[in-house]
Amino acid sequence: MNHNSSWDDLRYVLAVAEAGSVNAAAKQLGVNHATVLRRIAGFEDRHGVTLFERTARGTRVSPETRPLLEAARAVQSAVHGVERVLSGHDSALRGRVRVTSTDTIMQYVLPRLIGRFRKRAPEVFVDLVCTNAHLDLSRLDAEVTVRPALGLPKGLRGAAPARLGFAAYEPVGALPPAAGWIGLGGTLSRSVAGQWMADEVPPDRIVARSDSFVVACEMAAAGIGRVLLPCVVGDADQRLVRSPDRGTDISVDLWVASHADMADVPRIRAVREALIEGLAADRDRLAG
Amino acid sequence: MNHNSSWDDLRYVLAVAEAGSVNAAAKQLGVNHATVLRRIAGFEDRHGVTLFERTARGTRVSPETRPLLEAARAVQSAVHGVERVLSGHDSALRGRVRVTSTDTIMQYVLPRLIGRFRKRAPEVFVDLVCTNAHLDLSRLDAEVTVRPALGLPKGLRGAAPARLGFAAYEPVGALPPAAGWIGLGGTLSRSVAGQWMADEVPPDRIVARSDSFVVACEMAAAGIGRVLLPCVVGDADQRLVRSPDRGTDISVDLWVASHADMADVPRIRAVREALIEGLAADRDRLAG
DNA sequence: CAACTATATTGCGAAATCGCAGAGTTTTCA
DNA sequence: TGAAAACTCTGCGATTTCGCAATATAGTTG
Repeated sequence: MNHNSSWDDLRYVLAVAEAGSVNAAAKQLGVNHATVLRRIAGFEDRHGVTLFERTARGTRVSPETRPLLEAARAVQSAVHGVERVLSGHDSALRGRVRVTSTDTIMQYVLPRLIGRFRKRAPEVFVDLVCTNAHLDLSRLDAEVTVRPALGLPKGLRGAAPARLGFAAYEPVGALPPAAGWIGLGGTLSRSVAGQWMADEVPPDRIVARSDSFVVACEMAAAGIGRVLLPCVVGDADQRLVRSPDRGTDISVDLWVASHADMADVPRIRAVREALIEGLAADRDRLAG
Repeated sequence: MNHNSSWDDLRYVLAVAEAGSVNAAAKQLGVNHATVLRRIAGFEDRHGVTLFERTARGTRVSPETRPLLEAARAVQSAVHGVERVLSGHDSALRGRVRVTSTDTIMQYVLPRLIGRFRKRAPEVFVDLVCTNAHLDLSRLDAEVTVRPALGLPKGLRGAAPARLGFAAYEPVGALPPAAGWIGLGGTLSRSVAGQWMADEVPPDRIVARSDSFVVACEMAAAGIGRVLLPCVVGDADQRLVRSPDRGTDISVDLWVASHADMADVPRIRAVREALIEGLAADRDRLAG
């Protein structure tokens, strides 16, 4: 099973590959060369592979071993990271992490989560990048993205710890019976909420439009009309109530993701996990 | 020293941290709980740290241990990469790597190096992105960058395996004694070569201008005038010879770098190292 | 308060590992 | 061509480590 996985064997494999011979590797590792030989043989036996071509003038890596060596070097580099942490020169949770999200989430959800995270990792500088522009997750100009989406594109790693729920809202008090709707423009028109608007609300009922839920909320509060909002936005505004006759059950998965290549950089992983954990805790409020 | 560094100890540390107790970790690891206890104690002794707060209701990680755990998780993830390679499901040298460079280097230097690399790692798709726009290395829209620069900004990892040399060139045969120079425009005017032009060539001697060495080379070959070119460009063009009276010794370090966060992703590392190795082999040709 | 669960610690026999020395083989150099 | 220098491999004794079991302590829960 997994129990025979000995991380230490990788050290020996790497040493032999870099030193070019078992003897040199043994000297470099400070152990007897017989030990190196046995551990290499054990590793090869356990995994059923042949790593090296043993010649009398040294040990050469066979070509198909190269990917394994590269993966092992990644382990070595990560171990160096651990050693830096142990030596105190580096903290592994220090540096800048850019988080990108929509204006709505960034204004109503993230600040509290980031604040909570920074108490645990005060040396991580979180840089919020607000971009409503692209709805797809794949183009990243940040290390972590928080976005509503239908799925997780490959090449990214993350989770959808909550769903973002929507509801129709209108100003408190009497709204004229013939009051119209505030439409969703820009990239919001291609979102799930925009799709619902296109399906349910005739175009001639739309009396205004905004490409931002935050602005649309203000417009509704000013009495312009009804509006479809994320529940976190609408519920937080005392001037709005849910439209009684409009029971909607729209919701979208809210994804937290980062590049697969950088997903396990400690500080990036820490931010991502903290956001996932925080969103899961806010699950009910987000779903509405 | 480094000899007692046992990568396996990290497995035990991680298991205890995740399982929440020594017993659970021992069960998960398939070993006796005394072994876990001894290895944790040994790790703490060797490194002079206290990882866990031992309470009677479990083992809690002390707050200052969190960075170490995150670094250890990065090791775990890298080991998973090794296991994927061993299982044959993944090759660790597969995927896309974007390489960005200037038009000159991309045309005269990189193709051969990339071709040689792809024979060793045929599953790595190298995507060349030609951008003369930014001379500084720090803004990356690619995984690997190859650029002349004065130094390596922090946050990047790489090396300068060669220097890019420049020389003055003129068309073969008679050039009118009063022939002018082809100037360097655009971003090239702020490069080292552009600086030399500004210092050595009076503005009134400049009869034409280009923001690309490749185009400037063609202009010189067409008889328009002298031009300062990278030696790899000028020497490759049979229609040009070095200007005899213009002995220049301009050169700039040629850096190959990638984001520190992604520097040890196997396929990215492989591309970077291959380029560094290839440029070092071409050192003389590049220096001129 | 008692039962349960958790950790810390230690002694001892078994098992795995290591270091040492020596054998066998190929390359290199004089 | 022959000796020296590498290297890979393999027994054997010594050392280390591990598993097991037992003991003591403390917090949690019914």
